[in-house]
Amino acid sequence: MTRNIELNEKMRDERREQILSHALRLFAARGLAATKISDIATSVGMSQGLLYHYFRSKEEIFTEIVRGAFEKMNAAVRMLEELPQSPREKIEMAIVQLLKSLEESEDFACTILLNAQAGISEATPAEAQAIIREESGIPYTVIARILRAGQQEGTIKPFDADALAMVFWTTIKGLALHKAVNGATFKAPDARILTAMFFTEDRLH
Amino acid sequence: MTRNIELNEKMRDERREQILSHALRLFAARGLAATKISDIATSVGMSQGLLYHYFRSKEEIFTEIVRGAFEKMNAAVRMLEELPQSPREKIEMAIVQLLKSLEESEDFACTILLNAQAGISEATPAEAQAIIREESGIPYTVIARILRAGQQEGTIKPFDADALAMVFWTTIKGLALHKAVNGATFKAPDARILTAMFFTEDRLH
DNA sequence: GTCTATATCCAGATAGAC
DNA sequence: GTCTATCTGGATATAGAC
Repeated sequence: MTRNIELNEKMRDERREQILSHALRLFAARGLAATKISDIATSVGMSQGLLYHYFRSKEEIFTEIVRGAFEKMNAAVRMLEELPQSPREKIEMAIVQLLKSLEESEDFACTILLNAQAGISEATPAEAQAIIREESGIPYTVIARILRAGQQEGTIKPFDADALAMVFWTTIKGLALHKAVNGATFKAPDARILTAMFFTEDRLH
Repeated sequence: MTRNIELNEKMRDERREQILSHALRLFAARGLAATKISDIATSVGMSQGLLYHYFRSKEEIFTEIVRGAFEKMNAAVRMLEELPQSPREKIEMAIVQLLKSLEESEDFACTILLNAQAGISEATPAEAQAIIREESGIPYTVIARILRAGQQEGTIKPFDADALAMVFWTTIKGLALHKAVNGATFKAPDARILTAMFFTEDRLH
């Protein structure tokens, strides 16, 4: 009995994930307002009406995606901070990993893009705006903290750490944007181009 | 007689510019689809119907803005290339100037953002897409050309020039994005953080 | 759970008076 | 040139059959 309920819930969750995944691509490619609920349904391969068995509204879908994106991103940067490596190595790892994800994962670029759009647009649903207000600062403060530790060490340049952290993330977002425009052609730049902004010496190792 | 016609046309053009200016802010803040024609009319302070005496459709307004943005941007980079300065100085000037514009001019950030959005979104009007297809590569190729000249000189790092040019522009776009989100709080980073990606030596002068 | 059909609403665009 | 009133289409969301 309980088995069946659990199984049903699992299948329901999987279906929801499937919808969210398709919606992510569409929202990233066209924005919230320009994406029709029928587009999402068609993309998933279900009828328009059926979507409403899984989500109350288009806004709810959008908000769920934003929520999930911040959860993952914030978990990742927190894990980065906990690592045993030196601050400088952490920054290097982060840049290398972000560039790799950007190049390899379609979803990753879409996610960054969607969050950027959501942060900008006044048309973003109120609940998503609340999430953004609370969560979007975390990656910046974590990276700034790591950079400051690196400055203590002498391996990170002595510019304002908040400014460096801002440049760190805006550069990644800018690249995500570029990938969104140039699609398949996109090739991530050499990580050393970016690390030069932060490291006191040029070499990677 | 001719006087009056000219005067009328001038007034008409000014009114059009006024509409475009208000529309730019709204499009940048909410995207094309989420911006209502009535929003633009209200912002300008005219009736909805009257807008249609100046533009055929919302898409036409959007396309005009995109056209103007590329004209200005491409004229600017071409002028930059013509300057008598050394490649390295040109890059430095460009970065300093772009950061300054970003910080001081609301319109500049909006324009960059709008073009980025327009480039991404499949919902962008066909005519605007055509402009983007033809014009958007120019700033990249011009900067790449300057960077290559600098590499000959030995003042620019020997990474792939196209990759460097991509990073150049994506960084600027990323910052424009950040300004759009953080609005009034935005403070441009120290130019030397960015020049470090390109210059073989660290110092500015 | 899934579909088709439909009610409802809202935004873009037009018409016509002043 | 400018407004108000209106037509029209299309998208969200719901209802109801299977």
